[in-house]
Amino acid sequence: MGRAPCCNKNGLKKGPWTPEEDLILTNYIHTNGPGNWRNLPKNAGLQRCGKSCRLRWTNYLRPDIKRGRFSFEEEETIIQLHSIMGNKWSAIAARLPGRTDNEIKNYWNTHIRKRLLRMGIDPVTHAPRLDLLDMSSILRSAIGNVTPSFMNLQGLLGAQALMNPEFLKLAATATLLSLKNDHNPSNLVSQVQQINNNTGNCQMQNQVVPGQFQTPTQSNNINNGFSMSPDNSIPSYLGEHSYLNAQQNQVDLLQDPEVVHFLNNANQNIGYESVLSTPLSTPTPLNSSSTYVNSSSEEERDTYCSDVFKLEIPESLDISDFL
DNA sequence: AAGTCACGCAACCGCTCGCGC
DNA sequence: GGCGCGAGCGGTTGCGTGACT
Repeated sequence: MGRAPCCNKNGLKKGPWTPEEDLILTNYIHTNGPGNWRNLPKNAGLQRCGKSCRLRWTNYLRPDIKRGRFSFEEEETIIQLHSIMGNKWSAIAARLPGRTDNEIKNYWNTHIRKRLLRMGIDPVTHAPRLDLLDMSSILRSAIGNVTPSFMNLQGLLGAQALMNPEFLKLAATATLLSLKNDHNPSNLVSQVQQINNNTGNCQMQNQVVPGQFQTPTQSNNINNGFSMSPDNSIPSYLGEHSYLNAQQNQVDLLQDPEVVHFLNNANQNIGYESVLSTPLSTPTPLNSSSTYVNSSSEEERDTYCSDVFKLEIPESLDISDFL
């Protein structure tokens, strides 16, 4: 037996709500309170489905809804929470007072997602989209900062690795490690080796990260702008150079039991540490949020985000040097 | 000025979850 | 434990509007 429809569709109005309908619904809920959505339209005298009434109320008519442009703080919170929770819009909305899941979902799809893509970041995994990066530039960036010991890349990884798509990921990881390690080549080589060993066939992405989530004070994570996920594969483009004062957000997030639950139960390869690794000792972002937030054009956000995630990749490396 | 296109957002649809019986 | 129902959630659609030609 099929599931009964939520309402009898016959004769019920669909489409945009009129001001009159809004008024009827608002007045009814003010008098009787929300709930019992199935019977609400009949009791209120609306030719609408109860589901439609609930959506209209929760997404538009609720008095505590904050309308208007998302602030940078809100936007960063969305990105951070999305990196932890994924498309759990209602859970994200619960941490953004006055914003609805629908609004956040729309904003993500129409603004944030596109911006991340323009920045070369996969909006699903929050990792760099390596298919968009120039291979030679990646290698150049990784190697250009280190001593010749790292030049023996072929010996380190095997020539075939350079033809392996997974190696692209590894190369980018090396790039980011080089930044992270403050150009310390020995650290870089050992970490790349360790990654290679740990991941076996270089399956750096999509691996389950074992272990329990640690708070920043436990993890002693120190980074140089790009923070890394536990498998060192994912940078935080919202790290130290965050265009917001992210510290407060992160502290709040860490105190949120549901967020910690997500982190502790994370079985997806998302850079959850990236959310947490902004050094708490650096409360002042490079750009003052107090001045930047007020200039809230989309282009300015793009520009700043691009700077945050700039890899400074030279153009001129010839990959044949390594083959 | 008219037509076309792209974008943003409100609303819908279908599925899942949780609760009561 | 199984079933029915209400409510909630996430994905998708379609319309309105502004930008562009």
